[in-house]
Amino acid sequence: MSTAKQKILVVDDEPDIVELIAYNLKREGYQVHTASNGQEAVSTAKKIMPDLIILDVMMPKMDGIEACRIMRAMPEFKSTFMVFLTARSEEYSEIAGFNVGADDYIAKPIKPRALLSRINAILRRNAHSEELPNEKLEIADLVIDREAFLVFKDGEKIVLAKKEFELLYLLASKPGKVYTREVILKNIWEDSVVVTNRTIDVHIRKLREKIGENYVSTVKGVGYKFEA
Amino acid sequence: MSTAKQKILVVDDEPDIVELIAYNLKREGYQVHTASNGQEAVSTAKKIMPDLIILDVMMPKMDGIEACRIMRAMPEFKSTFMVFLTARSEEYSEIAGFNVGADDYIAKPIKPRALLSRINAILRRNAHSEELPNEKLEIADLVIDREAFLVFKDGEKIVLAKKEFELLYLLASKPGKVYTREVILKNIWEDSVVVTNRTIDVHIRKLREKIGENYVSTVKGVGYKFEA
DNA sequence: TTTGATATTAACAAATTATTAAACAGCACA
DNA sequence: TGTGCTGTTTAATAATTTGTTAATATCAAA
Repeated sequence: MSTAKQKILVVDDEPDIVELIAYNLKREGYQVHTASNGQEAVSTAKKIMPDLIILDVMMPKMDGIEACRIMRAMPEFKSTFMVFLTARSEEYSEIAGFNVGADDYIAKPIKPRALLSRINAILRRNAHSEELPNEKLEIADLVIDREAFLVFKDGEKIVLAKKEFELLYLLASKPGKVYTREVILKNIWEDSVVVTNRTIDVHIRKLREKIGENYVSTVKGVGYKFEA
Repeated sequence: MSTAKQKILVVDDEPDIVELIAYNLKREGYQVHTASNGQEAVSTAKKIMPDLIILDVMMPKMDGIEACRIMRAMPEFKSTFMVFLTARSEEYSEIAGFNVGADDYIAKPIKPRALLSRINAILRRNAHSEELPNEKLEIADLVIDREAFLVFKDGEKIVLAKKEFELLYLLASKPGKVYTREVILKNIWEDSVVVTNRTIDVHIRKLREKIGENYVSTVKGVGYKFEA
């Protein structure tokens, strides 16, 4: 197992609960981050890339279910664990019905012992895969290594800027699929940031400049796609 | 996210509210249609078959509840989502008491963020096909891949322009069914855009030019249909 | 044959993306 | 605290594709 502390993002609008959970998780040796609503959760998660996210269901601005859905739709959170915090009154089945890709549910009121054993179990399950060779995306003659933030084109290293990388990673995560500008914006930019549509073009151009012209193709009026 | 725009019909007699909602939904990537009373709502809905209908409760001619009842009674709207717009003064429970088959309620005054998160949640619940292995339409010797925005004719790739593709996709989504010009316009063009009838002919022609003459047939005086 | 359609074509208009250069922001480092 | 990077965004313009119109030809049914 890697010695790096595993990161957990705790999201709840009640500071007391956040603190309670954070305290216990830290004592257990995890690196804990917090957010107080769904929006914040999404933007923080993008930054720190936690191994696990604990989401309260009911929150202002954006509830946990919505936040979960949004993140699940982003390729980089494909394998991030997400756990819901539910008040007793909210039936599990009801939540589960949203079918949003949660990995577990934890009932309030929080019982620290139970919480820890649950979290430990989930992350241990995961710990094995940490040992596995670094998840790389190999496609056409490119190797896209998210962990190292590098791209190799038949063995030759290509250094991309962050946005360029994210763009490539997104498109390449489902080759052939056309990504609209809207979707691209939602995935790569913070919700709050508003940028011109032209901004995407420019990044596409720089990306093409670096990796070559034969990977990203334009579908006029629709968007861009990865296509070898 | 599936690239097929989901269709939403917004029904309210106050143009300002319709505009506010339509603006926000469009920005979010939905295809928006409007109507200003229940009667109009029912007839428009039949034409465009929206994925979701937002109905104001209080309207002239036919109120939202009545419209909802009527549509729910029609088999083709069995699984269409319907959401009511209610003024604060109207108690939810009161509305709910009508038990008419609504999926949600949204309170006025409209708060764009809340509205969007609600609508997104409802529609995404439905569209978990996103994760599924790319939904293709296979018909006759054509494969119509909406995600890649491509058509294959016995293995050979055919690139269509956006409108051509939409046209083919619409017709092929229900082979044999005749689509009137009116319905085609409502489905493929924005509500606001008005184009000549001849415009459709031209697109049909270009489509036939690219995929061949044996797929789209004309029903004179009525419209077009897909027929192998 | 007349009439009310649709088909066809080419010219034109509109919309979208590409390209370039320059402004701007953040950061590491002297 | 400035200075020079790197990376990001904007803005302006060019290039290209796509969409629309209009005019004419053709067709099919009454």
